[in-house]
Amino acid sequence: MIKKSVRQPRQERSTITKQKIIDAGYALFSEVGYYGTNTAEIAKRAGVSTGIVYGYFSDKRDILVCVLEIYLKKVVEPLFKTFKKLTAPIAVEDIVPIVIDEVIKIHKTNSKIHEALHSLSGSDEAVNAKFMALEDKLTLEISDILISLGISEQNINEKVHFSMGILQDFAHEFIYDKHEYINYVYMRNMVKNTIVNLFK
Amino acid sequence: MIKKSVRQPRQERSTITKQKIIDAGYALFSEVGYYGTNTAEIAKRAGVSTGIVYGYFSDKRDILVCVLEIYLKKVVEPLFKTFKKLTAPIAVEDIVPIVIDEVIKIHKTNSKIHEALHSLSGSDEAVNAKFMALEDKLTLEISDILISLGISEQNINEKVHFSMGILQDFAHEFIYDKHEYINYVYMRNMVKNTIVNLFK
Amino acid sequence: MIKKSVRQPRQERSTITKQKIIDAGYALFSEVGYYGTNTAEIAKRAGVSTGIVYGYFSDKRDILVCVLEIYLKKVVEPLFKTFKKLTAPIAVEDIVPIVIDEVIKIHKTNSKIHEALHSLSGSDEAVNAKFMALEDKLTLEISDILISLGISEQNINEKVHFSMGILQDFAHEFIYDKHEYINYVYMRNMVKNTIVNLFK
Amino acid sequence: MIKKSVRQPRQERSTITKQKIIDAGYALFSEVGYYGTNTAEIAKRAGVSTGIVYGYFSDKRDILVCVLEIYLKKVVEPLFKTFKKLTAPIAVEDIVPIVIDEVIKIHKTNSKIHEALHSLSGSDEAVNAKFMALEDKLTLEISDILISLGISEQNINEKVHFSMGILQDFAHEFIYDKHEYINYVYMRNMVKNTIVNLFK
DNA sequence: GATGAATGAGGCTTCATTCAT
DNA sequence: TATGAATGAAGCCTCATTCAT
Repeated sequence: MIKKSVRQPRQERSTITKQKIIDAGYALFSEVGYYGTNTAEIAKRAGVSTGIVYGYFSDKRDILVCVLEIYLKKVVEPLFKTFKKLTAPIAVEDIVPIVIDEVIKIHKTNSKIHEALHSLSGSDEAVNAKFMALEDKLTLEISDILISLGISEQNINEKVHFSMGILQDFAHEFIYDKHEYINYVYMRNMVKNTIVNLFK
Repeated sequence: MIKKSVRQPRQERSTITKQKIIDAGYALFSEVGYYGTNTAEIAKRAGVSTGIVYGYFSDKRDILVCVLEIYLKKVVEPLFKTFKKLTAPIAVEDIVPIVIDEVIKIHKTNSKIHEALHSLSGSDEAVNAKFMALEDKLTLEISDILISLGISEQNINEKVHFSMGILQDFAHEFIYDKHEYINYVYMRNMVKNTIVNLFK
Repeated sequence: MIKKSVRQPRQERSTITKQKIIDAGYALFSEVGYYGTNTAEIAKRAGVSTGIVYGYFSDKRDILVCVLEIYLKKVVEPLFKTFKKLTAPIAVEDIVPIVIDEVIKIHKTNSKIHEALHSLSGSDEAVNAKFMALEDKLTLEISDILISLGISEQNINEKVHFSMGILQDFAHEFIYDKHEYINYVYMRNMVKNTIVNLFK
Repeated sequence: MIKKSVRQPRQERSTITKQKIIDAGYALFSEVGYYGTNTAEIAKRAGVSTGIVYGYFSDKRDILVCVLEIYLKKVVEPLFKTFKKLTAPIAVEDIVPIVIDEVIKIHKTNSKIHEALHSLSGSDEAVNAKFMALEDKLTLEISDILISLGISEQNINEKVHFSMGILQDFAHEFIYDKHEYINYVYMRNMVKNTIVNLFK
């Protein structure tokens, strides 16, 4: 049998179509998850035929991987931008609130797709690897930036990693405002102080 | 339309059969996730026929819900037991390490099923509600216990909730030992100190 | 993912259903060939649902293989029966006409399925192997029988194999009566004499 | 409905393009059969776009028919050339070996495409008709040649036809050398003697 | 003429669920 | 209760063919 090759966009139209499919996948995976989405629906939402989807992607999972990559960029880039704007000397007290806001903002825009994609980590090795790589990249590069800004490099990886976990948890909870018995303003302060203390 | 009613096990044998199905579901959902498991396989693993599964459960999702309940019990009970053993006056420095170990232990036994079930929170409202209820129960009851043990009740919910998030994150990372650049012993200490400081 | 296992018929009904599917496949492959048949059509012709087809066969090709095996039996058995009836001493002149008739009879009943199956030899290794095995079996076993009946064993394999080729060709042509310029009665005689001469 | 007319190549370039497509079809049908080949792959192999294929051919089957015609020429022409070289008086003993070699040579170059095309005879009437016509042409014209060379015309068609069958079978077996228990040198001699005897 | 993107019907297969026994 | 055969809707993907450029 003949192996099929995925189209490498040559025409302008190609690029647009591929993007439309990715966008549709992004939207649908966000809304109803990977298993709640079928390829016909993706095509329909993208305004294309079912067949052409397989002109650009080898299979449904391939769409997922593309969506994942888009998502990862949406997370990584604004965060790094925030850090790269900083100049020495820095005051941790001032930076942490900025980062908290940034993380919340990122979560606000992407929480649904994050859940949809992250939930596949357990069953899809490639997805898992990409999430791992994201964590690694964030931890190590932010650590580097902080060191270059004069923060002590003592166990910096652990501190950054730990902080990231806290921030993510908080952002998630904050935007869903899940528990009525939680005062999120107070909690935000708790998060801030905890992180600030780590880097003192 | 006549609604089919799901069997209420009255006999001993019935209860055993139902339990076997739940166990099989538990095992398979852990191993390959909800979408990677089909009902025929559950029946086979349970050593029963496919048909009888629908004698005990209204549908596949119903098995999921039962598995979820089992899981929740497995998480809640040992944790409460740990806390209920405590007697006033307590020294936070002594208790936190115990709780850390307990949470790690729970995670070790249940991490796969946790992932499998939790990943459905985004797409299944009932699952999501149960996870929420778990968090609520844990937060509020542990807060009560701590208050009864003499811990200041000032923002206790936030403190407990925040601590739980940290503990979960850490336990997850710890058992997977995911990142080579992380010194988990150091991190464990960081977790401990952070939590201890909250309650001082 | 869980691997699917093909049903091993346990109930009476099972065996019947499986047979119905094989029969339907046999009929359809005969009529419109393997590629002209789809699984839905097989199921319909068998009077069963599409799904159950995959309860008995791993895929469409698996049906083909079963049909092939049935076909091979239909060819081999009557031919061997014919030879096994013979008792020494034999007169080649008397036997060849009998065999010619037998081969024609077999062809008459099976020519369409033979074409359908044989045409896949070129693209399906398993099918090819089975046809090869058929040829081998026929050649070697018939040779043995003939030797036991007193025929000289000098180059018996080549003689039998060559004769079989001639017989097949002739039977095929004879039943289709393809060419008006051919006198098939005369040709039949030519075939007979040719074979008789080989074994003299 | 307006019927689309297939391009009639008038320009040199057109002819070349059409030929490239036929060649690609020829190659692919040989390698993976008609059903294992798709038009996109034919176009790719031919170095043209998928669309233009339908400028030269009405559909995929049309390519097949063209390939078939090429094939038939490749078979017929060298065989006739061989016969046309002969001059009276001829000695059958001398000619048969030459023809055997010629048929083997033709088979060697074309066996794969032969299988691929011939396997469609059963399901495609036009293909079947062309193969029939080939047989007719070969039988009748070779018969004529032989008569003109002084061979007795008694049942000449049957003799030629029968011989052709034998030759084809043998050539096929010979080039694949399929059965280890067959001495192909001996068999070749058997084929030769059988045919020679027919014409004596 | 030529390109290659796009179409969409149709094929194969899975699986939650029901039914006859 | 229990069995496991049966159902059929629905999902993924292919590919001959058409169309916009």
